[in-house]
Amino acid sequence: MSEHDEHVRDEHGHDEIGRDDEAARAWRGIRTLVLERHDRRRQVAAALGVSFIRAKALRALLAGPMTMRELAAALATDAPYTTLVVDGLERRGLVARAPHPSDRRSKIVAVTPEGSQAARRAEAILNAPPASLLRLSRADLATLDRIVASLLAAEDAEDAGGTGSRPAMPG
Amino acid sequence: MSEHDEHVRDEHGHDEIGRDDEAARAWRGIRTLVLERHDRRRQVAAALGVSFIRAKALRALLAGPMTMRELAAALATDAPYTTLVVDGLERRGLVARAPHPSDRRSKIVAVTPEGSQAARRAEAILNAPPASLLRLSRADLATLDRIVASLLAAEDAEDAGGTGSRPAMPG
DNA sequence: CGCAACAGTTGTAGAAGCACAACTGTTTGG
DNA sequence: CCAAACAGTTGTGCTTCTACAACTGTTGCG
Repeated sequence: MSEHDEHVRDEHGHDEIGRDDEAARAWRGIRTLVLERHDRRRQVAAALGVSFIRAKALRALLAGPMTMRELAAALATDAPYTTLVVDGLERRGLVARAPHPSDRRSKIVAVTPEGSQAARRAEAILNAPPASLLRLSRADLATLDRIVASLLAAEDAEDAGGTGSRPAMPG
Repeated sequence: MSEHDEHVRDEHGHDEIGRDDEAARAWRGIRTLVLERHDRRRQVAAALGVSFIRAKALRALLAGPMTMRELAAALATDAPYTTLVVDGLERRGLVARAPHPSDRRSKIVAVTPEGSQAARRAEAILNAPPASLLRLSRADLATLDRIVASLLAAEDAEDAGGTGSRPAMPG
């Protein structure tokens, strides 16, 4: 927001030249990498033969069966649309609905063996690191890994007192 | 793809334990940060009052006026849809179409002052680094900045012999 | 000139995503 | 027991995104 924070805006006496610039540039670069250079949503949808949100649902279910409501939360959508999503997956034999053992209102959605395979294929496509990342020096790769992990950890700690539920899956 | 590359798969005698794992974890983390933790597409669309692709068009035009065809390429869409996108932006007074000085087939699309402001607002939202990034140590931030820049540079070098045109704007 | 290629527009169509109301069946708590 | 709350479904409607065909006007080239 500030216009000219080029120099020594600092309460601890350290030199803070360009700190915000560095952060902004790094963040912009990271966004470019993910959104511009390696956006694989179409690839995933094409590979699985389902819409991207269905692939996302499939991946969410890879961690284990869940109720429709939980799935809706995982997909950040509402219950009616979740029904449609699961309908499509069920029609293709990738998931199956089963009655909840102790609550007959609920249904448990679980991946079928084919669904599991499809989900893993999606994961493989999405999580395959770009070639540029694999070509990084050992030291840089380790450092990057450490820093990214620390960022995620810091954000997990941020919402202290929260419910503690934080999905670890990128969409 | 390989199942058990946990140990010493290496042609130079160095220890390569978990190198691929590290890369995969780092990449997954990066994707989580961008797509899961800090997906601001809705914010941008809401802030500007236009659909996200129109915000993207606006930002593309911030670099300078261009023809419809060039804009279509920048948005990775086709000409007819680009017409619709620009129609919407023009109706809101955010861009203006002008005749091409030397080719009467073409039209030059340029942001209006309001459009420029809106585009900058979008950039501000999208490029604002997450708090966790700003809280990184000075050394880590500098390192991250350097590594990210090197990744982008490596990818630019990857397509050697290409046209040299590589958009630097994340969508 | 005359024709192919081009830029942009219009029209059409469909998939995808998303939200809201209304409904059924089930559970829970007073 | 009974009303409220809940899980899931159905139906409806809208926006967005995308693709393709067809058309107008313009340009470039042989």
